[in-house]
Amino acid sequence: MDTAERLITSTQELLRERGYVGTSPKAIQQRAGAGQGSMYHHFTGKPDLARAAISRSAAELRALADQLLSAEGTAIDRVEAYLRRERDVLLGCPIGRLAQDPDIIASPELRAPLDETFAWLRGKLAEVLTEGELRLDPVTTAATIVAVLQGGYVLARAAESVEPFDQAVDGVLALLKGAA
Amino acid sequence: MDTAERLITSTQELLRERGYVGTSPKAIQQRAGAGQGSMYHHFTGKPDLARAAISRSAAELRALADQLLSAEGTAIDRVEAYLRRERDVLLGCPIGRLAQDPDIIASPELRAPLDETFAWLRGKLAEVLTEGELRLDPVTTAATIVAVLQGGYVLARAAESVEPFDQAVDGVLALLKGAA
DNA sequence: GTCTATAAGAAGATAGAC
DNA sequence: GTCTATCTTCTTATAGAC
Repeated sequence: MDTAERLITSTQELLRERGYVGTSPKAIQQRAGAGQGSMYHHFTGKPDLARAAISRSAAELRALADQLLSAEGTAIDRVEAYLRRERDVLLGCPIGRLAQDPDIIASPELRAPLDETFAWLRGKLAEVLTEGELRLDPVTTAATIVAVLQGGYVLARAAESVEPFDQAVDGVLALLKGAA
Repeated sequence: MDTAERLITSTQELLRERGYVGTSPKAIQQRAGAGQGSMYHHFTGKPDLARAAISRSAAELRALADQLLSAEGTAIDRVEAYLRRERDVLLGCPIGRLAQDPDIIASPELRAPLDETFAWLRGKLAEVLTEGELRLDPVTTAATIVAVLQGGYVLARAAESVEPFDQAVDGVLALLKGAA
């Protein structure tokens, strides 16, 4: 892996662990094993590097979701597979956690990948639900499902335990199966 | 309002707007119209002031929720009143947004109010659901409801629009009413 | 109680040598 | 491409006068 690549993956990790405001260029350089000159040669500055890292994380999240939601099985099966997929719950969502960052939200360039990722995910889930022919509005139900995941991360971090995340997922799945 | 009080409310505002990592003592002093000496006279430092501000915000959130969830009406009515209460959605939840802050989660003192608030809220909702005698597990359903709110905030901020929050709330209410 | 002075260290770069 | 030096501003206080 070359230096630019190591800088991007280090930034992805740090953004997830500490957010944008909490991540310094110095910390990125140290984790990537790169010097200052190196970082400023490949990227114009912290926002530029963050943009690359966030786009990368967004693409990864999308690929994973697409794989599970486009698989074989009933609509509910696929939604359940997505909700129950393995995650580092206590670390938080690499994309969702950035929505709390004031500097991310203030920058159209940095916020765009978040907006696009969640819009795509809600659309994809709405599609799956429509195929399932459930007696539910696909658009609002899709928003609910994504919100349960994002809120589950929040509750888990507050409790320093995966339990509330798992409970929230169990709860929404019971509701969905009841409506099926 | 005296100086200590103004320091606390200014810190509450800044924690909600910029999080703990993104809030400096200087910014707090300026918003409160207090000097450095004044702040360090009333509080030992930033963590001490944050503790006071977070406890205050937690108590306020609890009082508001308790009022709506303990009101007259069916279980679903009360849950709906709580979900649809007026909120500054785009600002985020004063408590939930702190769950993403690495320094908050790393400090048992600062994380405790978050943990206690969400534990209390889930318990209160589970109580309401139990009274409603719905065919749903009260504990997991309560976790789902709180998660929808917290996730709704995340989606709204990512989209810079209240729409996904409202959709997530509509979706979970439709599911709850379907199960009633 | 509040004010001003001082300070060590981090943040976020830029400049120029190699 | 990478390294070291330099720079300004911010952070998070402490010290002591008023």
